Amino acid sequence: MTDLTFLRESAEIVAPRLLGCILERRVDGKTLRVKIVETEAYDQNDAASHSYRGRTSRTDVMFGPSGRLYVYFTYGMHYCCNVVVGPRDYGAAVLIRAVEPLFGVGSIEKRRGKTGVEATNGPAKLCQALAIDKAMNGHNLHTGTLRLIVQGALPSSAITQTTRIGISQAADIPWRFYITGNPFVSKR
DNA sequence: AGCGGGATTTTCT
DNA sequence: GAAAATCCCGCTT
Repeated sequence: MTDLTFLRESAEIVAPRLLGCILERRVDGKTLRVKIVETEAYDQNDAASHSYRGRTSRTDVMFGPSGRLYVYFTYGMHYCCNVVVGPRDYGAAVLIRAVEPLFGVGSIEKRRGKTGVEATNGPAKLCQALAIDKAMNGHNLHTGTLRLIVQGALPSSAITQTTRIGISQAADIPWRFYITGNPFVSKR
């Protein structure tokens, strides 16, 4: 069991810290492994966050213990996934916006029907690539078919920090982080 | 390469 | 009833 206690820190601290970490997924008898290359922080005091309007059936997982997966459905057809962070009863999470496939690339591209960066360079794309849907909401990332494997923190010189994508509220807060120059980042 | 529109349904006002 | 932490396709430069 890997040590995920750092996930109790605030979202804006954890978001850059998750860059370079590994997600390992077991599905259809195969093991997939990807590297996180782009993240965004969401906090309950942040108007762009689903948790801003309080604890609801949808946001319940965000207010639970850190180290769980928060999966939401949007635009009538897409799933996006977050790592729940912060203390229990505090609604915060880090959106995984893009990943770089390391192992099981063929399986990932087949599930997506796309190849290369198009397979995983977006939050809904990577969920489809890793077969993540509502059934995975609340999943404990320490164990089971989807695990978070911590890697050493990247130097800040390797990370670009900028504003988040696709939001209208609090659009000026620079809580998007990505690995500078990585081709799987969703937008430059 | 960049823009515009359509898809499609959950969630909250 | 409107908006939504998006993606894909087709059309224009």
